[in-house]
Amino acid sequence: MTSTRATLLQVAERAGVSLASTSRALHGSGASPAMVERVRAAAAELGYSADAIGRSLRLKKTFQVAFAVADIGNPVYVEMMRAIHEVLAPHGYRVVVMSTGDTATSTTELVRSLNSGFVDGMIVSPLRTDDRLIREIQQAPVPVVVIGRALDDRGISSVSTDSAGGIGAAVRHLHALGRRRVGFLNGPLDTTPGAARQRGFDAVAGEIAAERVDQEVAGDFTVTAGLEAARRLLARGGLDALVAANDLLAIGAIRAVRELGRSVPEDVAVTGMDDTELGRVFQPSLTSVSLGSTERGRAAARIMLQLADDPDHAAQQITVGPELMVRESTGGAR
Amino acid sequence: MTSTRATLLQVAERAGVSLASTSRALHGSGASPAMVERVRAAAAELGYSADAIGRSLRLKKTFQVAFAVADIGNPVYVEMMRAIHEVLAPHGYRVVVMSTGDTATSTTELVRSLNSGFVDGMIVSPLRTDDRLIREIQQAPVPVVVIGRALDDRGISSVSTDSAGGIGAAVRHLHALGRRRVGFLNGPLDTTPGAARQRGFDAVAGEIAAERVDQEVAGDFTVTAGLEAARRLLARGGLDALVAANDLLAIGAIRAVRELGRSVPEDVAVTGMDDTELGRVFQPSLTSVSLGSTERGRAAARIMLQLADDPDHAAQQITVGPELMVRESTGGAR
DNA sequence: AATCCGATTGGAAACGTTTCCAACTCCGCC
DNA sequence: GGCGGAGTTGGAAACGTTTCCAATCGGATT
Repeated sequence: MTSTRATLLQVAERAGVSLASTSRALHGSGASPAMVERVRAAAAELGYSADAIGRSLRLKKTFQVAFAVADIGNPVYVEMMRAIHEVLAPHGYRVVVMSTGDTATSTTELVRSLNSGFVDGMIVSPLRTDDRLIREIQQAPVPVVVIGRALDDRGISSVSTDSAGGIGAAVRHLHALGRRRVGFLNGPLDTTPGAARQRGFDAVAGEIAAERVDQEVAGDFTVTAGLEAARRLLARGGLDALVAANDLLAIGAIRAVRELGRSVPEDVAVTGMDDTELGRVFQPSLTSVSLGSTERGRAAARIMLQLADDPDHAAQQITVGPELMVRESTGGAR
Repeated sequence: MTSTRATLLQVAERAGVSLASTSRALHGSGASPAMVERVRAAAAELGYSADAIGRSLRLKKTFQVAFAVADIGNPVYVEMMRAIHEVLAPHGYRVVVMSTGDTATSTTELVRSLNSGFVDGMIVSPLRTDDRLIREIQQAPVPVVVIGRALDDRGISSVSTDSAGGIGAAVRHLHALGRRRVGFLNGPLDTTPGAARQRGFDAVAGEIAAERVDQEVAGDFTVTAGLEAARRLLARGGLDALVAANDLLAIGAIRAVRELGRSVPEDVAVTGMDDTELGRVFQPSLTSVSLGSTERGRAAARIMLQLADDPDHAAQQITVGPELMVRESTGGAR
């Protein structure tokens, strides 16, 4: 705790050679085998390891990437973070976690902080977006990859998914099972995911032959909010299927169904979205639309690696298709 | 993306004053109001913001803290990370997430990497510990706070919990409910948590009046491993209570009970440990021993703040008491 | 035997910041 | 009117690294 770390200069002195040669021997190229041996020995004796800050200053590279989301505790983001870490760590990059807050303004603030140059890039999943945020991302001094909305037209790299289409897939699945009275349980409409899922539901609602369509908006994307909103929805009666905008809302919905003494999936089939571990182990296991969190995280990290290598590399947009995972909550696979 | 960031020297030139004065005007003290005004204006015009690397090099401070665990996806660690982030961020510290791997050796490696000075400290929760790791922690060039095992005697700061006592509390709770045939479902015994929980169970098993005591060890701390181990345990018959070493194992156990056509909690009461969100929303909601993940994360972060301020501050050990959260899976609060 | 070329080495600058120290100005006081 | 001191300012060094450039040293070729 107290001993001061050895510096490259000390290694050089110990080895009796110049600073330049020492650096070359340890990291660079163009040093003779004898020199390498000699310097290595000196470095080992002193327990030397290169200072990350000094190196960063000289190289203009931090070997750090920020991952910024509204809530680090959200299972979806956790999955992404794990995937991002798995891709970046082998390449020598560290991952810095940050919180965007839940407004577009606070997210903009965070993107602006990139100006202080503490990372080589940022992967961000904004909960809410506005023009100022878009502009800030475009002007950022380091590459930014957005997970969420596709921003093709603006020269911004993004990894998006078709959550609207995912809702469509869920509704069609229920329809195929013979469910004709379907309720939609969404989260806040002014969020990027909430808006997209609403579009998806509105589109598919017109396209299927349903006897009844209803919907309710939860205060946020949590189990508790889902429970409350589902109670309101079910109180209006007559539904045999519930489509929830994410797994947490779906679990709240299942609870609400059971409160009424009815069962899932027999009386009411329920679908979630995000395909979380939570939904997989829940009983009944949750039919859920996977938006490929892990895959999206990996894709974002790979784009980041390219951009970090070559900052002038063209922006890329990747779309990960949604995939319906059928499980017990709609009477599917046991 | 392309414009190069303004440097302090450029601000100085623009303002027509020296570098020293510019620095003082922006961050330090001892500058006249007129000077501050002038420099501020120039900085604003250039959109200047201080370079984190240059500043770090000079100040010998990175304003970063590492959080290292075996699996960032584990809900317990996620909770800790969130708590740590919440405490540190307001103080201007960034959180770098790292993976210890699951051996003592790989953890030692990670602690050793602190020598490159990329963080001001590390909060680590080792899955497995050995003497070399302990020594490495003691010799680390920056403060290290261990979450997990208490290491009072060695001058290492730690935040621990009495998970052994927590298992005891769970067993006594079941005993008080009249359950006399109790099975213990543990994770790998060579891990720090596995070993502690085993000690706890062995201690309490002798102390209660039980008709039958049995146990099984799962391959790891997951739902799947829990399911398999619980099947083996239940196959030997005759149990009316299962104590699991964490919530994931407990959920696997509930599944195993139901496979046999028996119900929780009527036929078999089940307890978990860690008090995760997962257990709270599961049905039946899980009686679980809270080890205060959030509280431990917060405590570790607070210790880190003190140590970062004053590296010679004495090591601290904090213990967070376990707390039994009674819910449906033992027939408790509905 | 003189020259050239490649391989290796060392000196020095540069990255962007903070802060020590000396110098300067201006004021009040003796 | 000179002197001391408080209040500001600028010059320069320092943090630890990498790399450009010039210099040196062999050995091989003419």
